[in-house]
Amino acid sequence: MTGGLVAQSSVGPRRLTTQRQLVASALHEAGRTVSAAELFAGLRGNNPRIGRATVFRTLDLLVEIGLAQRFEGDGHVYLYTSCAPIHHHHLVCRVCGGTTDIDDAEVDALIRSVHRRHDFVLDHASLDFYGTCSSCPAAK
Amino acid sequence: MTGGLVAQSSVGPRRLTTQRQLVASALHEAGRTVSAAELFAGLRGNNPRIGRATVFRTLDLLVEIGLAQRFEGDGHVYLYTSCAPIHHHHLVCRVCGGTTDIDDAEVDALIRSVHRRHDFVLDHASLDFYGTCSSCPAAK
DNA sequence: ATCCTAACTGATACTCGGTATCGTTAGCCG
DNA sequence: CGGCTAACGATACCGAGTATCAGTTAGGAT
Ligand SMILES: [Mn+2]
Ligand SMILES: [Mn+2]
Ligand SMILES: [Zn+2]
Ligand SMILES: [Zn+2]
Repeated sequence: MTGGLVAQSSVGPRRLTTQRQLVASALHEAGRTVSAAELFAGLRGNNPRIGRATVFRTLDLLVEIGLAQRFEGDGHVYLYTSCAPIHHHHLVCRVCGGTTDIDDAEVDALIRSVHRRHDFVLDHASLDFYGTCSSCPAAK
Repeated sequence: MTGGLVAQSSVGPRRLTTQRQLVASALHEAGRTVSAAELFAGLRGNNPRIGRATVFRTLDLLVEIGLAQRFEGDGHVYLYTSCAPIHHHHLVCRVCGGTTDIDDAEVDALIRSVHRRHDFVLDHASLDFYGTCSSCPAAK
């Protein structure tokens, strides 16, 4: 699951370090959206020899290569979720942090409709939706 | 356009101060999404007697009562736009900051579809879309 | 018009998520 | 191995947003 870290990109070789494996697997095992601070705290508990900056850098890298996705959390914090590197959209629960993949077809229909009416190029990466999942009490 | 500041809420009376009028009208005249820092700088240029915190507080207030809407900017900064206090969604151009209102009908269709399939309550306030408008060069 | 009081303001200090720096470590290739 | 250099971690730093609090002012009451 972390094999995707070995990059085939043109910006230089990527190294599969133990820290990157730790961050990637911690994110994957979280099973929900988590902040960099959360991940850092959890990793420090097990292995005190990991740096804060490394967690931030690795999360950026994972997003860049498509193995994670970034969301905006409520307290103006970035949240991350482990993700397959194929393009799709999410429902993000604001209560429990859980994410659910959306069928691209219904979203793409909206994108095409909007594009037809407004001549506006949607940035697909940002088309994720926030709310409350069925197993969480309806907030508000 | 600033009359809405006089509140009828249960959290105490709201006062229509000169600072609030300044912020509200500056935001309205911007005609696009702007950050709190931008507004503050512009207001300071004309009237040095306005505080940074007041700009932030007033923007929060405007969002709270529905006269402005908050977005997430690229540099992890909040952007604001003056807005009619009726529920609707936006296209936000990441290049020029311009916003366009979307017909609610097409968005609501998606919301209903998602809710039918996933039993997920969408937070309507967050359903805004980012991209590049037709009068801006296609980024990337 | 004047008073009164609570809402509001602005200077300042602070919090904290994220980033830049830089000397050190370690992945990877030959 | 040995060497190159990506990547690491400690630390300092930045900047958006918030808390504090003494002083100010809007606006209702008299
Ligand atoms: Mn996913
Ligand atoms: Mn609008
Ligand atoms: Zn949930
Ligand atoms: Zn534009």
